[in-house]
Amino acid sequence: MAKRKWTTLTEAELRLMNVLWNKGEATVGEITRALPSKLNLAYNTVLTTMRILERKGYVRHSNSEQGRAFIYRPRVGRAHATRNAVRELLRRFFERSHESLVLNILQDEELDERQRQRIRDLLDRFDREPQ
Amino acid sequence: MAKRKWTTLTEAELRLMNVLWNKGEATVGEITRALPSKLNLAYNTVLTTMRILERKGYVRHSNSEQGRAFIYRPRVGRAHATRNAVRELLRRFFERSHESLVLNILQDEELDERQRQRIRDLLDRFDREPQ
DNA sequence: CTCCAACAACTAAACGATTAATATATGCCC
DNA sequence: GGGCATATATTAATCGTTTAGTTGTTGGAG
Repeated sequence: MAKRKWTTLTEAELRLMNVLWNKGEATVGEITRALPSKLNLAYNTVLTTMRILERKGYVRHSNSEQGRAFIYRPRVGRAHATRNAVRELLRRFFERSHESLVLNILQDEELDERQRQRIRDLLDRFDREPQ
Repeated sequence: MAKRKWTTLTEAELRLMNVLWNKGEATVGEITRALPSKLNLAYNTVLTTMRILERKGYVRHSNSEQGRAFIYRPRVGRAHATRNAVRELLRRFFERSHESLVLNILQDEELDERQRQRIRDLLDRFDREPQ
């Protein structure tokens, strides 16, 4: 009942998705080896998380010919996942107001004058090339 | 080891913090009654979550005089919590680039021309009144 | 002073995320 | 085809979140 359809990616899940988005497709072994070695995750750890991602609809696997291992592919693009995350943030903290979020970003004291200028340029460019 | 200092607010925690931010201070009972009645959370549920929030450093309680119940107060402001959430999103999905996030917001197809204009106005206003 | 209602402390169950050990299957080299 | 390396399946331990029951404490009404 009232189960979220999207289910935002967790930290560990996002790590695996990044590998998959970069590679386009990969086996569990390939993903495991592609992860930062400082994490040192076991093959089975990655496998379990891949199954969770599959249950959540983020990836699918094909019982590949010419090899024993399953091949996993993203079912949701990075842009789509990103947009979901932004929408989630908007819902939680900004009452869905994009403007409030932009204002917050501009007010962040870690944002210096040069970065603000770049954002302004970005807006101008977007004006000139409407989507 | 390597314990997060900030620890982003969860959904249930944020609900309680919103009440506290609005009221300035409150007892557990007051918070419980202030929550949307459709949630119908038990007093003990709220109490437990308040203790977690205290452990995380988001609230503190004072052993109040003139009353039996503890009085809880925010130790972290809404703006601060919001900024942490935005930074977390930036780290996860935008490699800490504010510009990328702004671009993403502008490209969101749910954002119409009027809303874009409002964001532009916001930027202009921010230019005229530098922080 | 007694007792009830409100409160706090403790405990824990249900659940998901994260991690991994163990067990089983299978392709391939020789 | 026997056995090693690699894969997948099963299982579960650990932890945090969310929810709430039970028990003990206390302040105030009468």
